[in-house]
Amino acid sequence: MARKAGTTSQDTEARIYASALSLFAQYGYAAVSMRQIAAEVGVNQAALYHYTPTKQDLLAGVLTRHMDGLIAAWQAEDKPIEPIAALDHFTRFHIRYHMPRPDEIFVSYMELRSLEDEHFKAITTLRRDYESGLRDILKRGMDSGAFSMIDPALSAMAILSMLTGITTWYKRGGRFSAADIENHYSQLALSAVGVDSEAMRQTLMETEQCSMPA
Amino acid sequence: MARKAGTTSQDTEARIYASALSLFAQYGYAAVSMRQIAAEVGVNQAALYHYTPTKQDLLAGVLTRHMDGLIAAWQAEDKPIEPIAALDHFTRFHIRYHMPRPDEIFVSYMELRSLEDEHFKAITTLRRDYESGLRDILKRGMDSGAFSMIDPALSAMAILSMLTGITTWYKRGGRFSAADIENHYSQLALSAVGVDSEAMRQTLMETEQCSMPA
DNA sequence: TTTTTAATTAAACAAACGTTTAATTAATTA
DNA sequence: TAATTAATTAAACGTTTGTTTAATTAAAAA
Repeated sequence: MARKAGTTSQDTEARIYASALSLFAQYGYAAVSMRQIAAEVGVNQAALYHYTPTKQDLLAGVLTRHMDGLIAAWQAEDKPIEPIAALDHFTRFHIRYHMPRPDEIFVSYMELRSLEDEHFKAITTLRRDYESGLRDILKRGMDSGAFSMIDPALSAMAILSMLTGITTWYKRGGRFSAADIENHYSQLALSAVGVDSEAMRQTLMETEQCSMPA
Repeated sequence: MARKAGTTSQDTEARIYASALSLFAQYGYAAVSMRQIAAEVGVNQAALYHYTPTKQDLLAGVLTRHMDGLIAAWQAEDKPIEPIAALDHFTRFHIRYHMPRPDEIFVSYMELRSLEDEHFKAITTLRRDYESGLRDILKRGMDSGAFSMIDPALSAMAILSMLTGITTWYKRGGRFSAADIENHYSQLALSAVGVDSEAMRQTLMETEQCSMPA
């Protein structure tokens, strides 16, 4: 049959990916049926197969879009060189990008196992690329003497776990605003790599954003 | 028909829970069929229903057993009073209990959403009980002046994310032993709440376990 | 030894699954 | 305007799903 009056194929595709993301996040990939996705989009189940060859490819598409968006956003950032400012900046960027996207994060972490081999490798590589950004900052901080830690790769994973964990407990409208979270976690991350409050204050005062509350 | 020669019902039950845990962790609750679990245990699918009324109850059983074990182990611990030693002890306990149980952790975090309301509430309450142990340590440290942080509840969640995240990247036989991880994360947690290396060394030297590598 | 109980099975249930086929028509192109 | 293309559908495919039923027999109790 034909396109529904007043809609374009791009619209439909966007709505399919949005519904798939939200349903996968809520119930899990395996628990969501193609019929369920189609119902939420408002099309017949067969219409989905005009946009994706299989359910598996739909999941891979959801994850790829998320990682591509994250990496593109990170590359577009203007990055400080000085390690303390750089870690502060990474922390704030990560939080600012992830907090409005809890579904993406949840699906990205929970449904990696649902990906078949090739897709799995591709997504894992993209993630490692992103994570190496933080690792490099920590290494630079060690070299310059600004940071002190036992192992930069390990501290990088610890900080990423901390940051990504925010979406597991944060509730909008609770005690903390998004800006609060940014400030608190920036300080937590800097503390974790051995930067004391005095050094934080001194370095971060020089940059445009004052990240330290009283 | 009858019990298989040489097996007891308790054996079978234990094997059912073990198989369910491992399969849920690998493929996710929704993706695993009762037939799959039965096949791994080596019984007919109908036999499972002698041990659990539904698949949903089987999942709830897996999660409840994990939380009960964790809380019982924590209650059995001899806990230091002094805040720095207490945080060091909590960190090491958490890592030591969780690292050998990656499947439990993964299922506990990923399949909460697969629980229906009543089971969900029960597990969430158990988890909050456990987490309050850390929160209390951080509050005591704030009161005594040993720790410095913006908000103890927030730092508690950050530290727990960091610790629980270990199972997402740790590989046995890699660069770090379990003892290395304990040492590094104990230092990370103490740093994150504003304890400097000097105070760590002084306090922890007095306790039996020296947690600071050179 | 006989009786009872509890663990197990084979077979079947309706429902839901991912995907395919063939027909249909709105929008686009010529 | 006529021909073509692309988006959509209803219906059906064979499989697999969680669960139930009724029959069966090893182990425990009498």
